[in-house]
Amino acid sequence: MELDERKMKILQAVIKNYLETGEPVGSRTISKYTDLNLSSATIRNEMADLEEMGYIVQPHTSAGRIPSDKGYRLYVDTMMQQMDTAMKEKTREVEELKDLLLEKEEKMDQLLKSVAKTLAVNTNYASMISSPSYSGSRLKFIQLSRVDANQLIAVIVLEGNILKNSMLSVSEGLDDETLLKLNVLLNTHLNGLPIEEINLGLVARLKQQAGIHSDIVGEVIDAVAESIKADDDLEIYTSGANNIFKYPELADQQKASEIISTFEEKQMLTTLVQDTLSKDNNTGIQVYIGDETPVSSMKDCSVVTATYELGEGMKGTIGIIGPKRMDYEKVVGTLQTLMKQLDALYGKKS
Amino acid sequence: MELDERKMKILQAVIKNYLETGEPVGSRTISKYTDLNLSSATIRNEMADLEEMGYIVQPHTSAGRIPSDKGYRLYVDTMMQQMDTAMKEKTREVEELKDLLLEKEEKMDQLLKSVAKTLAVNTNYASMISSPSYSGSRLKFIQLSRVDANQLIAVIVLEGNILKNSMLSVSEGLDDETLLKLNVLLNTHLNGLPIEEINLGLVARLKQQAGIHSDIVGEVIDAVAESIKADDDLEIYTSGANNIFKYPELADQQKASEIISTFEEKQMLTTLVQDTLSKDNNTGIQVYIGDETPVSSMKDCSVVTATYELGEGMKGTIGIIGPKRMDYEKVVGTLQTLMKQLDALYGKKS
DNA sequence: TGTTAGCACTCATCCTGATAGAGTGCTAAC
DNA sequence: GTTAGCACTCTATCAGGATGAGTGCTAACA
Repeated sequence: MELDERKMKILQAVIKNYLETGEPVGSRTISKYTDLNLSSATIRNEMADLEEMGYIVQPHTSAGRIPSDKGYRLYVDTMMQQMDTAMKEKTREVEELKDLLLEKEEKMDQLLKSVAKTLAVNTNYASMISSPSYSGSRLKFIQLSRVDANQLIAVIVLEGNILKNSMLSVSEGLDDETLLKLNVLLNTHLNGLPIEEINLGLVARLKQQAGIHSDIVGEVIDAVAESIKADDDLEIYTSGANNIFKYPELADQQKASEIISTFEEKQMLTTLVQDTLSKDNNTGIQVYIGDETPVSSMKDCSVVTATYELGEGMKGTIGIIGPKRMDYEKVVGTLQTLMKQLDALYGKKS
Repeated sequence: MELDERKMKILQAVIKNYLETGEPVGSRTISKYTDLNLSSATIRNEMADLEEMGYIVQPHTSAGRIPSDKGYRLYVDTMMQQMDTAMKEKTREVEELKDLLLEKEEKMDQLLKSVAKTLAVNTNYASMISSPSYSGSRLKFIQLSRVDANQLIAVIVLEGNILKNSMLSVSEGLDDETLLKLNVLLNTHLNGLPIEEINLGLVARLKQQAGIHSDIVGEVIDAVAESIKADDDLEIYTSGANNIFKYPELADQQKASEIISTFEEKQMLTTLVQDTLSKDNNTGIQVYIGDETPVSSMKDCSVVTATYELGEGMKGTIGIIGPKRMDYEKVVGTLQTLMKQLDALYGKKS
C-alpha cells in the first residue's frame, strides 16, 4: 500500500491531536480539521489503512487511534528534516538558559545541575545531563606532594582546568629529592599528552627512566597512571523526575517506580550516554522512541538526547525524558538552542 | 483519664497490628490476642477511651482504629527506653554492612553510596546519608601550585585525609620564590588549626606577615581562606526512593511526587541533617513522626535519623524515611548496629 | 472509482442501587 | 467491671443499565 500525501496528512493530524490531548483520536475529530474536507467515513477508511500499515493502533475496538512507535518515528524523522532545512530560531523560550550560562559559574557541577533543572522546569519533562568525559583531553599539569610519611597526593590538571586528585599510599617513605625528581619526570613526559595515550608502554618507559628506586617509584607511577585513567567519575545529574507524574500514561505505580529508580541509580543512564556518544549523527540530536531506547526501563517513554562539546574532546550528553507523546518540536528546538549557546560560550572550533 | 497498664497493652496491640497490616484494626482482632482475655466489647470501651485521649483515631465511623501521631510517639518512646536498657544485639541482619565497611573503600563517596543502598535494600524504606561535615576538623596540609601564568591551584588536606582543592585566578603572575614563601607561610600558620578558627583576624595577620607583595598575596590568601571555609559541599546521597511505592498510603501521585522531588532536590534534606545534628541526644538516634519532621513534604512519613562520627568532629547524618507505620524496632536496631560498627572502624574516642 | 450517509454493533465509562460485611456504640444482664 | 446482644453506620463491591464515542460495513451517489 502507498503512503500518499493524504494519508500522511491524516497521520500528522492524528499525532498532533494525540500529543495535545493524550486521548485516542477518532475519525470525526480529524474530519473537522479544516484543511482536508473529508467526511468521517472517508477518514475511517484511511485510518484503517494506516492501522494496517502499522502507523497507528487502536487501544480497543471502539476507541479512536493512537500513534504506534513506527508512527512517531515517521513523524519525528520528517520533523527533523524540516528543522534542518529551516533551522528555526526559537531562542526566546530559553533566554534564561543563556543568562545562566553567561555567569560562567566556576563550579562545573553547579552549572550542570542548574542546566538540568532549567531544562526540566522549561519542558515539564525529566532531564539528565552528564559531566563531560575527558577522553581526548590533554594533561596540563601534575604534581605530587607529601602529606604524611606514607601518603602522597597527586593533583592532576587537565585541559579546561579539570581537576582530579587522589591519595596514594606508599609502602616506603620518599625523600624530598626523589619527590622532586618524580615531579619533573612526570611533568616533562606527560604534559600535553591526551590521556588515552598514557598506556602501559609509556608507563614502562617512565619507570625505566626513573632509575634506581624503581620499585617504589614504579609504585607511584602506576598509581598516578591509574588515577589519571580512572574515568569512572562520569557524573550524571538529573532533575524533574517527578514531572512524569504529569502524564497519566506514565504515572501508574509500576512504571513510575521503574523510571524513578532508574533516575536515582543513575547507573543505567550511563548506557544512554554511551549510546548517544557512539551514534553521534550530524545534527547532534538523537531521538529514541519507546523500545528504541537502550534503557529498558524507559520503554514507555521517549528520550531526546544531545551531545554537547566544551572545548576539544570534552563531550557530554544532555537528555530529556518524557512520554512518547512529548512535544518533540519544542524539545528538539530547546536542545538545539542550548547547544548553540554552549558552543558560542565555550568556543567549539568548527 | 488514666493510661493504665491494660490500656497501654491494647494500644500496643493496635499499633503492632497496624504496623503489620496497614489496615484499621478492630476490637475483635485485639480480643483474639491471647494474653489479655477480654471480649471485644470491653476492648471497644477501652478503645473509645484511648481515642478520647488522642492515641488512636477512626478513619470513619464504622472502621477500626489506627494510631495517631501521638500514639506512635508514645510507642516509639517506650520502645527506645527498652532498647536502651536491654541494648539488643541484633547484629545478624546487617552483617553485610559490616563486610562492606571492612573493605574501607578508599573513596568516601562510594562508601556512602553503598551504605545508603544497603540500608534501603535491607529495610525496604528510602534512605539518605550526608557526607560528614568538616567543622572541627583540622587542617593537615596545604599547597599552592602554579598551573598557568595567572592560575593557581590550592590543594587542601584535612584530618582524615579529606581533600579539597580549588582553582584560583590571580590578576598578576607570581614568581617561584613568592610561591614558595607563600606555601611555607600558609603551612606554618595554618597547619593543625581547626578550620573554624581560620577567621578574618587570622587572615589579616597572615597578610601582614606576607610583607611586600601584600596586594597580590592578600588576594591569594583570601581565596584560600574562602575555599577552606566553603562548606557548601555537603553532599547527600539517597537510595531506594522508589520503596515508597510499596506502601499504599504514600503511593498516590500527590504524595509520591512530593516525596520524590524532595529526594531529588536534596536541598530540603539538608534541613533534616541540620536539625538532627543540632538535637543530638545521648542515643544519637532521632525519630520524627509525621508533622514532627522539619521537612514539610514528609509530613505523612516517619523519619529516623542517626548521627555518625568518623574521627573527631566529622559528623554526618543517616536517615531512613518510610511510612508512619514503619518497623521502628528494626530500623532503630539497624541504625544502632551500623553506628557501632562505624565507631569500631573509625575509632571514636569514647 | 472515490466519497459519503446511514446503520448496526462494540466497548469503555459512568451511574445507580442493592448487598455484604466489618465494626461501632449502647443497653441490659451477669 | 465485664459481657452478650442488637441496632446502626459506613465502606466496598458487584451487577445492571444507560450513555456515548467510535468503528466497520453496505449501499447509494457523483
